[in-house]
Amino acid sequence: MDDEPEAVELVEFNLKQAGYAVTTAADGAEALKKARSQTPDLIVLDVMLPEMDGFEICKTLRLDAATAKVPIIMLTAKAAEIDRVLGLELGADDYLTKPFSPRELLLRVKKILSRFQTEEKPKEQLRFGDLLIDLPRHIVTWKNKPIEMTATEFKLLTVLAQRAGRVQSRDQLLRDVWEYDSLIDTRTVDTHMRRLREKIGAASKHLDTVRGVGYRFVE
Amino acid sequence: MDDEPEAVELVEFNLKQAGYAVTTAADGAEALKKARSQTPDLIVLDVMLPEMDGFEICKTLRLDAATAKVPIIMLTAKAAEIDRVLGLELGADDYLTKPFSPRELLLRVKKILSRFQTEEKPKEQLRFGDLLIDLPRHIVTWKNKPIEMTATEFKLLTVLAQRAGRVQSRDQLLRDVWEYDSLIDTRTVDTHMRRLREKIGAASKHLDTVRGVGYRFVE
DNA sequence: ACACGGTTGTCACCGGATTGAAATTGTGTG
DNA sequence: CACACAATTTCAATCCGGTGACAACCGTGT
Repeated sequence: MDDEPEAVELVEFNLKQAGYAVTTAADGAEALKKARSQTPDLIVLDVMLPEMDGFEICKTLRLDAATAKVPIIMLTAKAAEIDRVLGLELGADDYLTKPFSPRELLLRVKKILSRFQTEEKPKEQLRFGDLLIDLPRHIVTWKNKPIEMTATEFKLLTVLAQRAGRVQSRDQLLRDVWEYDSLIDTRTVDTHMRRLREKIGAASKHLDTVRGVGYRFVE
Repeated sequence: MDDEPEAVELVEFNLKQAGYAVTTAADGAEALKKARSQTPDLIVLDVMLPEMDGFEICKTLRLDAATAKVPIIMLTAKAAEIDRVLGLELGADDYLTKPFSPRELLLRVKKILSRFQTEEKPKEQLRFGDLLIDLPRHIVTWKNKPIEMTATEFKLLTVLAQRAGRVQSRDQLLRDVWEYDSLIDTRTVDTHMRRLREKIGAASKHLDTVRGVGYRFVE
């Protein structure tokens, strides 16, 4: 998606050479249409485009649920635009200032894709010593023996374990375990922590209380 | 981190000359250990190393959360290795083929660092010599040994450390540590400083009193 | 529809940790 | 030396998390 045909071809050739499937678009409208229908793994977007400029397209892509999470690399002519490009308003994932080498673009593409492949994919199993949390099966075992627990307790344990090491405030837990609303008393978290600790027995050594702050899962 | 002592020295000398703080390692194991404990801004890594080769080290660095995001420049003898070096499997950020000029290395270092510095994010860890403050984990360590402290003391230390070098008046501290109101006596800050100093022991050399003004964290 | 067992959110209470401030002692500075 | 300010000590008030009890709620099977 670029305004200079040769540049587009160059980029396309190099990415295909590297084994990626590439689709191109001649203008903003076409780009938006294709992005929405194909939901690509990554979008390379030039700021300078006929009709609709790259900033507009980026914003539009971010607003549409179908494309909101697709990483975007922006091609810009001016270094001064970098802040805006990476900022909250546009939220591109990376940028390149023109002129750039095809190798450089490839590097960025690889980096972004690997980041999203590793980070976006939530692990199916979490293991900490003898404690195993199986997300899809919704099962927790300690020394290979299953531990019965309620849905809320499972979610609480999971959220804590997924952020292992990081302290989670009661408010954060309410938001992430109970979802949004949080018209729930923050002390309720304590009660659930107690029940959770009771049930997982020895494994509760993983559940730290950080006084005045919140709770933390330690490995 | 290189296998030929003179080459290491040459690289070290040139980078230091350019104003960078440099740590070297004689072999892979040492490199991994230092990288993990110091989390440098950049790693220059030779492919040819005794014991563990540079590829292995690179992979290991990428797998450890503490070092996964540190940019790596690989030094390689063969141009044919470039693809592998920059590919997904290893994910180095740049490379140099030997022999290379010090000026060339400096150029790469500058380029990589400037690229990563623009992606400025609020620091999660503050390190001052042997003192490490880990914000998300809510943990303070001195020479890798954890220091117990209360939530208020942690906040006080954090605020001072984040404004390292600048004097903070008692009123400022009351505002930033205790939040808004501050119907609290300014003398109370003294008490908390005393408790903080007591707990962090030798690290209290970082906490200066500026008579008639306030307190200051010195590096 | 109804009763049942399990789950969930609140609450009140307790003991210990934390905290703020007053009183006292120490220290640097003009 | 006297003064102002900081360090230290001490202590009571408060805060905070763990706990047990309980009522509301929910899904299920009858």
